[in-house]
Amino acid sequence: MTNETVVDTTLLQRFQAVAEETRFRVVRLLADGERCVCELQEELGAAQSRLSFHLKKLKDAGVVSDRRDGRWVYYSLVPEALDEMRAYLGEVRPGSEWPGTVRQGECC
Amino acid sequence: MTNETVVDTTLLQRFQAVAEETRFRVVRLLADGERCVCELQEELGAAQSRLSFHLKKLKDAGVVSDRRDGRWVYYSLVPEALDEMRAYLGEVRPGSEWPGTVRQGECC
DNA sequence: TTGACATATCGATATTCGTTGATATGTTAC
DNA sequence: GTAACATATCAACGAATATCGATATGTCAA
Repeated sequence: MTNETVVDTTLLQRFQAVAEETRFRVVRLLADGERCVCELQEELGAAQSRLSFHLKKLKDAGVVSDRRDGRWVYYSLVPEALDEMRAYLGEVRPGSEWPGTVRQGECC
Repeated sequence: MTNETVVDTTLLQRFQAVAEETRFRVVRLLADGERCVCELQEELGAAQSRLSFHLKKLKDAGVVSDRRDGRWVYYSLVPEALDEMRAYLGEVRPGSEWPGTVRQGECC
């Protein structure tokens, strides 16, 4: 209908999930392997309900997955999700320079 | 001072810059090569002041750079910034599985 | 089955972020 | 120099998001 480009909302949601400090740090920590919530709590110094809120955002975006083991819930990264994000940032690269196509003069 | 992990605020800022729909689409468009603001305006169907606001965010985060040519300002991606982001998402990967290290029982 | 613990959810509030319209700045053509 | 154009900035408002404290849910051990 409109002139506007279509957006991959799932991918955008993943970027939104990672682009917040607490969640950014969670992702970094999970890069070393899965952690239970209580471990993350300690390592981040974050209140329980706050961390739970952020883990939900990451999970909803498909960036992390969880598994319960008894009382504990362990979170880990979803490699495919991170691959997709890297692919997006990668498409976005060289060959992109248009070295000969710089238009002098007319534009709009 | 605290227990909290230190964060690369520059890198976080880059993720924040990309994690918004308008800016996400700008990055996608610039992947094909530089564009002047008026071209982006058309392609996105975005108001001038709005686009200018978002381009500033991207520029402050180091994700894009601009050059003026007469009346027009051309924006393009900064490959190194995208590389850094991909590196962050890449560190975050296999080997991360800890296949033998799943602790049954004790956690916290 | 009760109490302690780990985690999730919820409502209220606080904070951050994006949008809009108006105006300012800089550039070119007449 | 003045008008027209491209872009940037700003203040006011609204919308989206995060935080906090309280409470609910689920699991284990005694």
